[in-house]
Amino acid sequence: MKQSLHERIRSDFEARILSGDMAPGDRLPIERDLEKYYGCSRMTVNKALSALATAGLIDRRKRGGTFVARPRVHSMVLDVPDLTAIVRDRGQNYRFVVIARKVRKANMRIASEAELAGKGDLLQLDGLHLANDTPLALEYRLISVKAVPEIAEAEFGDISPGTWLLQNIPWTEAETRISAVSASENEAKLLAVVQGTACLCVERTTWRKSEEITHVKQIFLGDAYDLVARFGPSEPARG
Amino acid sequence: MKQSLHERIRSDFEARILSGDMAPGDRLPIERDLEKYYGCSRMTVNKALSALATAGLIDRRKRGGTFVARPRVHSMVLDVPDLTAIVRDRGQNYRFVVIARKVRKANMRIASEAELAGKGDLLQLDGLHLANDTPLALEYRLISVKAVPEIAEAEFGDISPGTWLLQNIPWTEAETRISAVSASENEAKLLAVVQGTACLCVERTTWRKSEEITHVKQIFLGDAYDLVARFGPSEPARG
DNA sequence: CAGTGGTCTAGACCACTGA
DNA sequence: CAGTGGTCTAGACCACTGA
Repeated sequence: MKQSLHERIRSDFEARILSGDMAPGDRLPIERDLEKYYGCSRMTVNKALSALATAGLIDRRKRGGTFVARPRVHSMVLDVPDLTAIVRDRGQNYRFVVIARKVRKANMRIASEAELAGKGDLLQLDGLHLANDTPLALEYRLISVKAVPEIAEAEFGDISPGTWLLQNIPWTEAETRISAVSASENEAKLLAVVQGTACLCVERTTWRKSEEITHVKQIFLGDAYDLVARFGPSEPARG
Repeated sequence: MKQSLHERIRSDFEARILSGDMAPGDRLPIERDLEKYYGCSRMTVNKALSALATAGLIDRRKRGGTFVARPRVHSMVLDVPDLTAIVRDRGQNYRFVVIARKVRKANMRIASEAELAGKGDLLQLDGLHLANDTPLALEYRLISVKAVPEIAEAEFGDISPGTWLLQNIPWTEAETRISAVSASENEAKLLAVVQGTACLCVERTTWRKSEEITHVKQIFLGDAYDLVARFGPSEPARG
């Protein structure tokens, strides 16, 4: 596979920066010099350096020039589990058992419920994720009926509500909070473990253009599931 | 602030895709039509659409055309804690106490150690992160001396080894694994909690160009620390 | 005020791939 | 083989900002 010229220029500098040959703060040549060096037009140089700037490897300032960036804030890409897909990838049978399903008004004294549904209805949908009929995670979900009217007719069992939403509702923003909790008496019973077992708690709120769609709290068995995140600074966060 | 034309084209389609006006699989006009529509050159259209493709919102195929992408794999950006910075942002005093620091050979029977250091030396650096002298997290770290010879002279206390590495060593890839564990007897003692308390376990391996730099395992108090990830599909994963 | 990057043009040829 | 995106050119003017 032939490499294009802007890719070559990009990878030249990427290699020098990552190897430490060029250190943070070091100045890169100006575009007009690089265009002579590579024997190409300035647009080609610009495309290469713009990509490096987007990737966070360099900082560019008008009049000031181009510099190797300070090591990045460490953000990384987290592959959030699509439980249905993951369980099936393992070759196991996935099943979702609904524990509670009811449409009700938001409890206005609970800030998160009030924010999600306002004066409209919300669908409460609690359930258990099973892999080969063994409990994997417990889920408490609230969905804004106004934002997702189609949810009323949806059936779960083969797929989880999360997977259903993913496949049907475009979303623009999400916030995930991860912590560790001890299983309560009731949670322990549902998950078939002893009370107090360390579990991973994942809470996520999802928006579509500032309208809140859903809020979910999932309790995973600590040893049954690991969240894995991978990161390489040169690749944007896409799958 | 004036918006450039390629930004406008980009945000036009971004809005239509995110609002659901254009659904996954829908075809976008070809570049030569868009250039007429916007009254600009093809390069400008191309810059806008290339950015959308990099962001994962559209798929482009030669001869085939440009299409709205299927909803993304849900990956999100995780802000990995730089403990030193986070504790200070809270207005608390950060301190790192070294529990063990020794240079030794890798135990070749432990795969992760063998991979990290091979036949070279590794620095074992265990310690406790304190906020206002209260334990926050316990850390077990191994560093390849060959990859980071400067580590030998580094002093910790005001900053954590993780922060030191971040500020001094460029890295290209990292893998993070998050799970829930119960504090062991020794861990509980160091963290000043009762044995069995649910803790968040973060394990991370960091590479620079396929050379492994460091492996760390951190045990956080479950209620003392939450990992938060945010995601908006239009912004690449940079901070 | 001058050096630098940001953007844009109006073309061109090529590479891929699906009809 | 023809339609589409990928890349590239050789310019141009502008916006910002630091010397």
